[in-house]
Order: sequence, then structure tokens, then C-alpha cells
Amino acid sequence: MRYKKSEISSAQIVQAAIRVLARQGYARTSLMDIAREAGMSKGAVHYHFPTKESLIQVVLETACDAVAKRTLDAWKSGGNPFEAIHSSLLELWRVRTEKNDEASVIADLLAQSQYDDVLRPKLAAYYRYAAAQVEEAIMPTLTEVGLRPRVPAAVLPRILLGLLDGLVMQIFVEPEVLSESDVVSAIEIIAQSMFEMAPPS
Amino acid sequence: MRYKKSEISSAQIVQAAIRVLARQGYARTSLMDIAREAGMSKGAVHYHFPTKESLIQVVLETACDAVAKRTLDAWKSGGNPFEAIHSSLLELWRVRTEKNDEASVIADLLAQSQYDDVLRPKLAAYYRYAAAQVEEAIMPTLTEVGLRPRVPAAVLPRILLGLLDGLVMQIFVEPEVLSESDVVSAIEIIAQSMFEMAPPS
Amino acid sequence: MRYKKSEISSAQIVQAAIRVLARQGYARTSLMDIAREAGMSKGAVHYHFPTKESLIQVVLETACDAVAKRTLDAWKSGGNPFEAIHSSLLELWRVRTEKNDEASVIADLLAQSQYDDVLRPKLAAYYRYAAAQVEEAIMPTLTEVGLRPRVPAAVLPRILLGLLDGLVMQIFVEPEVLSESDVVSAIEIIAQSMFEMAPPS
Amino acid sequence: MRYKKSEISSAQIVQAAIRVLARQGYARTSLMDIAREAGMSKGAVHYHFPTKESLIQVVLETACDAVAKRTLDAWKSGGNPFEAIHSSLLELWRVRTEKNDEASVIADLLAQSQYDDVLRPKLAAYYRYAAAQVEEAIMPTLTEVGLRPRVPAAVLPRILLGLLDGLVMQIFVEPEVLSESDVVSAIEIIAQSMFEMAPPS
DNA sequence: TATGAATGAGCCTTCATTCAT
DNA sequence: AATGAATGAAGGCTCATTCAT
Repeated sequence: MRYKKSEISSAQIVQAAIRVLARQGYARTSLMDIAREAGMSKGAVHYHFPTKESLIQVVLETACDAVAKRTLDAWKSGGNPFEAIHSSLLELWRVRTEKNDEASVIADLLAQSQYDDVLRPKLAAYYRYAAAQVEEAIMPTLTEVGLRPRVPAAVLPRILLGLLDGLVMQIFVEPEVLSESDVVSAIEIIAQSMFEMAPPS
Repeated sequence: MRYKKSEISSAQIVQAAIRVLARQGYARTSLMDIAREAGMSKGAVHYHFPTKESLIQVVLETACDAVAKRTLDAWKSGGNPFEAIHSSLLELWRVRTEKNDEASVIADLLAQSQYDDVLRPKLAAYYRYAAAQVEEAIMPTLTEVGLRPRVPAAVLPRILLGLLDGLVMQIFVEPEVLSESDVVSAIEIIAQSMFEMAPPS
Repeated sequence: MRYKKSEISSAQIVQAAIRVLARQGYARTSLMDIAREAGMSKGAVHYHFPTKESLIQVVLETACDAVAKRTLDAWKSGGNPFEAIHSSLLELWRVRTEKNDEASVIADLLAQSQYDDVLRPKLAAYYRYAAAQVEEAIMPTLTEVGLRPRVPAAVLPRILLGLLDGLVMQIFVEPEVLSESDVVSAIEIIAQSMFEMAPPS
Repeated sequence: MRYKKSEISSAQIVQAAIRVLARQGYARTSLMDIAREAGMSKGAVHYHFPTKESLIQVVLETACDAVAKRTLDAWKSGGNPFEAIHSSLLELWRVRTEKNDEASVIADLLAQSQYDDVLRPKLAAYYRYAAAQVEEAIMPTLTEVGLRPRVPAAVLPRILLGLLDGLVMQIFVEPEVLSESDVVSAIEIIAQSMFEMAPPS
């Protein structure tokens, strides 16, 4: 009973931190802001997370998990292989552009991770996981229909994710410059270009 | 004479700021750090830049200019059109991965720009300029040989820049994951896929 | 039964506090440290001692008692009067220099007592008791053999204790400066000088 | 001009710190208290002393110097050798019992030095210096009149200082227990007992 | 009797900013 | 044009204390 209470509070603090960080960014967020957002005292935050760093770590982990989970769902939508890929790409894009809090936090902490040796591995793990997700979802579908990749299989999902993340940055800075349809159709062209017909065996 | 001296000091401060920011990141850099790096007193920095914000703005502008200038040189290298594109892509990639100070600062301030209405337009301008550069350099070359873009001409350079920037982020976080040759050859494939043969007019 | 349990816990806390205070000193010791050392929660400590001050008081009392008790034993060792005094002085010295926890705590809280009106009387009582001990132990022995003090009887033990405590402070700060044998033989000379032959009555 | 100002402020802060520490003790003194006593802002204190520790170090040094200087004067009062020693002992005693701020601070920081590796050597140096002072002042006077020490020459002043400091502690805790005349006459007896007539050469 | 959770005051420190010189 | 000194707000963190359970 008591035990649970602590976990609940911890989770509330993390969620509050994600909201505040998404709104203000790491450099402008104090523990006081987070405590206020969580409806607790500064002391309570420190009770659950001894240092700011330790809180931020959990925040990043949680945000990565949330984004990864959401995109995982995207791949599951069934149907014709090409339609599935289309809808998945769309979802990947929307996760990023809808500016949900978790994605914003990840983008923000990416900059911090340059100078923070604890954050960096967590982001690396996130990318690794996301890339594996893409690979698992795309590759079987396409090899099944006789296509094979023109770049190393490990590189392919990295390209896709990089493309998405890089475009998002431009949109963050200047929202009007790229329309969703332009982006998605371009990505599809690119995705196709990454494959070629396998020679008949 | 005095006038000049002032400008020189200003420039020294900005250059010092770029070095320090590249090394420590925005969130961990104080004006004291910058003053020390510039070999001046804190008061002197404030004499030239009334607030920290105003200094950061100039820093960002300067960094963007420097990167833009460097990539501009890349496009100029003559030769066969396809070779020129190859060497230009390579240069675009290297500017980003060599972690020169200016590029690091831009990557770092990108996060800040989310929450800073003064920074954002400056980055937008940078992207706009870079995209125009790419467009000018690539489009004539390719239309000349009878290729035409399969995506809107304005979108094409955005795709390319996004891809580069997004991949760089992954490499910042986990350097071993992508090799230069993998990346460049993938980008070339992508670049090609963006064009198709123009129907005979 | 329950009653006993409470007393046992109290005593455990006090003993834990003595250990921690001896190790870290008053200024660097928190209730958390004490609770941890006692294997209890912070709440439990507060259950037994409503405030930190009240705990410290009991700690000081306990430490004083322990030291007083130990020195009491020293005087009891029988034998030839002069040998007894010698061995007693030696024991008084060792109690102080062996840095047992209780003596360390007393030395540390001495400083606090300057500013704490509750602590001060407890230390005064300790000195009074220790002085009385010395007086009782030394005076009969010496008057018996025809010696009488050259300073007021009440002052004499104070001198002795002061000398010991003052020397200990120097040793705490610089251990190599005074050897046990030097100190003890000097004290014996001093002790003798405090007495003279009583005129024949 | 500017340069001097800084030194003056530094000295003011140190003096203020000595006053506050003498009044409240180390454990209860915050930098805010010191700043207020010095009539400055908290920031100003940190401008001159980067950490609390660094300030305390200078405070201890300054206090030791002040006490050492004052006792040095005591030895200079001329006259008959025995009178000189008498008046010097009296002065040594009064320096300690008059509770001047510097002596209080030293007594207080003595406790801290148990747990602070930076403070300890400074106190050791203080004792060393004080002992040397005593030795220089007493020894020539007495050997001149044909007395020689019965304990090692290096130990003798330590005994004297220890005696004084130890007695002071008792008086701090319970002022009425020892009168000045009792103490001084006892110390004189002790001082005499430390010497004996040198055998005719 | 004891615990875990939470509070809030206070501490040391950092830092952008101001200002007299 | 530049400096050293000083300010004060804020930040992260510690800790004695309270309280529901």
C-alpha cells in the first residue's frame, strides 16, 4: 500500500517533468517547476529522485519507451504490405510532428546528451531499438515480395529514422516549409529506391 | 581606430563563445567561461553585448554563416556533374561529422531555439539558405542532362539536408553505427531516386 | 514487554549516535545518518526523541557516564599508593588518547556547548563528577602518608583534568608531538609539586 | 585603488566572520549571517571567498595570528625574570578567559578540525608557534639563573599550553569554578616544579 | 512501535547583470 | 573601452520535523 504510493508519486513526477521539459526545455526547467507541475513540494521531488540528473535519466528512459511503444503499434496495422508500410511511415511522421511531449523531450535532451555521458547511452539504445523495429517490420514484408535492399540491412532503418528526425528539426524551426503529403510521398520514393528486384534464383 | 578596436573585441568574444559553447553546450556555459576564453573581464563582454541572449544571437548567426560558407565552397569544385554531386555530398557530410565548432554550436542551439523566439528565425533562415544552395547547385546540373525531379523542387533539398542532419544526430550519440561510405552511397542512391528521365519533349 | 522494547530501541539509537558522532562530528551528522547506523527509519528516531536536541542531550549524558565509569575503574587498582596514582594517571590519559567513541563525542560536543544552554550544564556536571573522583582517589592516599596540598583541594583535580584535556587537544591536532611517556612523567612531576610535607603536628 | 578596495572588503568579511563565529559557533553560522554582519550581500562574500571552506581557513589563520601576536606582547614586558614570567602567565590566561573573539573561534574550530583535513594543519602550526614562543621566552630566563628543565625542553611549553587550554574549557562550561588567582598561582607552582637547580659545573 | 512519504525552511553556490572608476 | 566589485534572484540540495498508516 505504502509501497505503491511511492511508485505512483514517482511516476507523477516523471510525467510532470516530461510536460514541463517539453514546454520549457532542459536549460530553463528547474526542479521547482517540476515540483509545482506535479503538485508537490521541492522536497518531495528530491525524496524520490536524489539528484536532478537521476530524474532526467528516468525521464529520458520513459520518453523513449513511450515513443517506441507508440510507433510499435503503427507497424501492426495489417493489410496489403505496401499499404502497411505507407500507414506506418505516416504514423512515424506524425509521432514526431504532432509534438507530443515525449518526442519533444527526446529532441531536447539529444542536445544535452552531447555533454552528458549518462544520457548518451540511453539515446543510443533508443535509436538501436527504433532501428530494429523498422528493420523487423519492413524487411520481411519486402523480401517476401521479391525485393532486396540495395544498402546494408542495418543501415537502411537508420537512413529512414535519420531522414524523419532531420526533417522534423526543420519543421520545428519553420512549420510551414514542408507539408505532410510532400514528406510522406518523398519518403516512400526513397524507401522504394532502397530496394531492387532480386534476381530470379 | 577606436571603432575598429571595438569590432575586433566583439569578434573575439563571439569566436571565444563558439569555442566554449561547442565544448560545453549552452546549458553549461556561463558568461564567465566565455569572458575567460576571450581573455577579457566579464564586464567587457557586457560592454559589447548587453545581455547573454544578444550574444547568443550573434553567435548563432556567425556559426550559420561559417557553415554556409564552407559548404558553398564544396559546390564549386568543378568536373563531371555526377562527380561534382558526389564530392559535394561528401563535403556536406564531413562538415557535419567532423564536429567543427560551428556545426556543434548550431546543433546545440537548435534545442534552445524551440523555446527562444529570437533564435528560431535565425535557424530558419539558415535552413532556407542551405536549401537554396543545394537547389542551385544540383538542379541545373541534372536538368541539363535530361533528369527531372519527382518531388517538388523546393522539397528536394530539404529532404537531403534533413537526411544529413538526422543521420548526424545518430552518429553523435553512437559514432560506430554508420560508416561514411555507407552513408554517402545511400545518399547517392536516394539522390538518384529523386529524379527520373524527363519524357522527350 | 513492550515497554522494554522501547527502552532497548532508545539505547540502540543513542549508541548508534555516539558511533556516528565520533566518526563525523556534530556539524556533519544528520538524523538520517544516525537512523541508518541504528538500522531504523528516521521516523523511529523521532518517535523516541522528539527533537535532535533531545537526542544529543541523552547522547552527551551517556557518553559522560561511560567515560566516568571507565576512569572509576582505574582508581580501584590497588597496590602501593604511588603506584596506584601512576597507573591511574596512565589510565586517565589513555581513555582520552585512545579516541574511544565516547571521549570523542565529549570533545566534539564541548564546542557545541558554548552555544547550547542545555548541553553546558551536562558537561559541567561531568567535570564536577570527574573532579570529585580524582579528589576522592588521590587526597586520602596522600594525606595518609603525610603530604598536604599546596593548592585548594577543590582546585587540584581541576588542574589535573585540565592538563590532560588540554594536552589531548594538541595530540588530536598533531599526534606525533607528545609521547605517552613524556606526558605521564611530566604529569607525575606536576602531581608531586602540588603537595608538600605536612609540618609535624 | 580598486585593488585596495578588494583587500579591505576581504578583511572586513573575515573580521565579520570572526565575530559571528565567536557568537554562534561554526555549526550554526551560515554565510548569510556573515554577509549580514559584514554589511554585504551573500554574493559579495562569494566573490571574495569562492567557498565557505576557503573563508573558514582564512578566518582560522587570522584568528591564530591575532592570538599569537597578543601573547607575544605579553612576554616583552620587562622587569625581574620571575615577575616577567608571572605577568606573562597572567596574560596567557587572560587572553583565553576574556573570551575575545579570536580565542573563541580557535576553540570552536578545534572541534571542526577533527573532521577537516585542511583545518588541522593550521591549528598544528598555531600550537607549534605558541610553544616556540613559550620556550623562547621562558628558557633563557631560567637557565640564566641556574635552573634546568626536568622534562624535555620541547615538551615543557606544550604542558603549559595544554594546562591553560584545558582549564579554559572547564571555565567555559562553568565559569565560577576556578578563580584567576587560584589558577595562576597553581600554574606558577607547576612551572617551578618543571625546573631544578643545575648541579654546579 | 515503527515506517515511508512529504514538507518547507534554509544552506551553499552560480550567474546574469549593474555600476563606479 | 574595460575592469573589478557587488548585487540579488534562482538553483540544486540537505535536513529536522510532521503525519497518516
